[in-house]
Amino acid sequence: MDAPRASRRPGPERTRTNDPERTKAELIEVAMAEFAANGLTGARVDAIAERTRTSKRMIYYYFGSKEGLYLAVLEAAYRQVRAIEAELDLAALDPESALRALIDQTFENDDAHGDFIRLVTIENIHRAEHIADVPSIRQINERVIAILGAILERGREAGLFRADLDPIDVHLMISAFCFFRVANRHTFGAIFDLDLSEPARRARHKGMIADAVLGMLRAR
Amino acid sequence: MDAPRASRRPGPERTRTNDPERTKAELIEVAMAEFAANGLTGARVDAIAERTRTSKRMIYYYFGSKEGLYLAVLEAAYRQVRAIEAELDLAALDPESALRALIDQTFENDDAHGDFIRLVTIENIHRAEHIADVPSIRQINERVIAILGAILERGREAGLFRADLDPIDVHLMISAFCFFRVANRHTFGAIFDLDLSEPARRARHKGMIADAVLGMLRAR
Amino acid sequence: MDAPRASRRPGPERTRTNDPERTKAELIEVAMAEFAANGLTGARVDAIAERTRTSKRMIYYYFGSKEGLYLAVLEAAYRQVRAIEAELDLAALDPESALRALIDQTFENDDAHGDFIRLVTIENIHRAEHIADVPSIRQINERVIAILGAILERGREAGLFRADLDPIDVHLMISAFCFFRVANRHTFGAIFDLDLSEPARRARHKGMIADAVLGMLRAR
Amino acid sequence: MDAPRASRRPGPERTRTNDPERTKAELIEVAMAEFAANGLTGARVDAIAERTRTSKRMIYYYFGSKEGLYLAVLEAAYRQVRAIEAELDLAALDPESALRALIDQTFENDDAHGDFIRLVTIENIHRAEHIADVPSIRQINERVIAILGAILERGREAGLFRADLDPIDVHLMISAFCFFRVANRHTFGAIFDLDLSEPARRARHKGMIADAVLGMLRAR
DNA sequence: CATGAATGAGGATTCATTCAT
DNA sequence: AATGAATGAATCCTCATTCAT
Repeated sequence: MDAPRASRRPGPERTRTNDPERTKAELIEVAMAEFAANGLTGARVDAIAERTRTSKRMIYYYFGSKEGLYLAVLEAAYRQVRAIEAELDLAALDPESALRALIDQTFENDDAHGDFIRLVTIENIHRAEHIADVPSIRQINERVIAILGAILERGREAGLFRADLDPIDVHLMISAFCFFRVANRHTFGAIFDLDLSEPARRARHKGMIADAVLGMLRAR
Repeated sequence: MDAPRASRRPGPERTRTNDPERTKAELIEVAMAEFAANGLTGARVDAIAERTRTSKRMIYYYFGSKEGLYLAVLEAAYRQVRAIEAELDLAALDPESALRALIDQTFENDDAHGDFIRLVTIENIHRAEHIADVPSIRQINERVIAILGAILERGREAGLFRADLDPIDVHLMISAFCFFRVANRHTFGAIFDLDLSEPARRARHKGMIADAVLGMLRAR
Repeated sequence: MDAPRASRRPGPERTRTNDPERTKAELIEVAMAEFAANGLTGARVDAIAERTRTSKRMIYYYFGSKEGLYLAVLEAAYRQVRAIEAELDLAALDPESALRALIDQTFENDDAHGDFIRLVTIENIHRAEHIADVPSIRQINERVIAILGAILERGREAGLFRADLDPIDVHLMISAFCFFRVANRHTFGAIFDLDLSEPARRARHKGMIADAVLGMLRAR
Repeated sequence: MDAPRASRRPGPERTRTNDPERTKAELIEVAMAEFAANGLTGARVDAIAERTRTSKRMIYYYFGSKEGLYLAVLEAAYRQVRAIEAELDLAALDPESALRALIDQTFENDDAHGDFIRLVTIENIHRAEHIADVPSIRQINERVIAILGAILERGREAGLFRADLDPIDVHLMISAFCFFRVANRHTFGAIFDLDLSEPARRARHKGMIADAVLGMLRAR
């Protein structure tokens, strides 16, 4: 719904910025919340514009279409996650500790970025049709695989880990748990009448996934 | 689309059935595919009606609204999953074998019911707002927890498993992996350029989740 | 611009017809005027709907799009022209009189159907992209060529007409004059400060085209 | 399109010219193609700017509005046609040859200036509302009428031509044929499944219009 | 039980144009 | 002389839903 012409609704003032980067950033930020909340189809261009200092028109000026904006949001979301993930020196740790640290980080990262998790979920509803257009996404994930591969290699050399596991498969297991906890918390919570974000349970879960992965790696 | 434009579309004949149950069942079947494919917001009432022997009007006649139809679809989807999961006598097996059998079944079940997985994903996008209205869902899950709880209890008594794990948490881990494999196969596949349903990988994954859960249960 | 919600603008009452043919016919009639007046791009869907007993929504219900409506208009326009052109018994006349009668009819037809002339002009601006989808158009024109061909044949046998002219080319000449007089009356009138529809000039023109065509046919 | 989205499009460099005449000329050239291709309503200011070394802003800077640019285009188009038509010494020829030469020139001129023909067509769609503002147009046409009038006069004095025909009407006939051939080639071609620009047919047509006009003038 | 016709309210997108420098 | 940023007002179109029989 568009604003009634005369009244000024509460929200950001509508002052001309003449600062394209700022305008774009603001649109992306607001759009990320809207897309994460309602999906690509459910998101409303009007709703996004309304919460912005700019107008709906600027979405088309800068992003060409609702889908273009969604793409920009997807990329921005990945960039944010990557920014946090950046620093972590695992080479100094023994393989088990390094793996625990990596799992810990994935767990915390997914837990902290609910919007990102929702966007990935939405992408899966759309069969990952858009993610191919966001090249940075592959980079960050390749980095994770490289790090994880190095840890597994060191562990294997030390006779601690099995040799027959692909780092991508191990990453799948870690991701699955950390992601599901956040992505499915609504249905899981409703079905079992519990809150997955409750601190005690959260702490237990963090231990579980580490134990499971290490348990799996030690097997055989 | 909506109109009487296309003269005669190939597809189901539009003949009067006079069999309400059959009409409803057909609507639910078609709607399940549409909702699973496009989400609750993305699904089109017109698209559903078009692929049916009946008209759009019948959706409102039988289900009252798009949301009513979605609810019926959710319930039907759960009923289908439950139908298959039904028989499985785990009491005769030792705890480890029983657990492996249960995991195996979850894995196969999720793998076989992509539409159901997608519907659950969609429910999470909508914060599980509708799942509460489908009582049968709790029942089936409570049953799984009861079965899993019994296995864990037996394993603990036999000194095989740790005692400090809630069956719901163990179920979470199993579900997470089996669900994620299917639900996130598009983004995961796109990012790592692989096909998660490829038989060799699929077999490996089934072994991994069993190893991981058992590894975790043995820990400490 | 859409109607202000509360006030009732003068125009057709908005009563539910439940008579699809009537509704469609009314839309086509109003749309023909709008398209002829403003072209395909210049025509406004809102403007069409406003002058109708129905709403804009029905345009999409029955014709799918603005372009679909335009197509229907094109077909209807041709049908109207054909309806009038129908009866004319030229076989009874000698070749010269028959040709004069045919020219007379084309002249009067084009003169009487300004909207049709404009629609054809518009089609040419759009490179006849839509006319291919209106099969009836070819039929009517083939009929004209058949009639004209028969006259030329009779004239040739009687030693009155040249033998080296294609009926399509003769038709082109007749059409060109009769069409141009109407289609270009605005620029021609503005440039030479005259009114091409003025009765005396109109009568002169009708004679001229007949004289010219017959003069051409007698040549050599 | 409107936006700074596409990084670097192939096409004219966007370098500051500091040569207003050149900038204006380039805008007019590109605009002529766009208006001729899509009509006044169908032409897009953005599309014009995009194909130019300058920006959209310059259109408003130099021409004030889309319509102002269109006017400039109309005038430029007429100037181009006039430039070619200029030299032709008909006084030295006998009346028939002179008339044939004049017809030949009109035929070739219209054939060579498709964009101009389309602009005139477009003007007629807009009821010649703008052509009045282009004074040079009347001049050029008055000159044609003067030349044609002189030929007819000479022919009449020589007892070759009828005396009862207004040069404007004769001009109408010549124009009608030469113009229609080009302006309506799309619909005519589509309806009769032929190409009006095909050389053999083209040559025939040129002969036909001369024969027809001379035939008409000899009549009585 | 069934249905073809009809629709209000919104939804994405586009257009020519102006502002501020 | 020139421009990048910004925009109000349309404009085409879609969606879930109801009416009348």
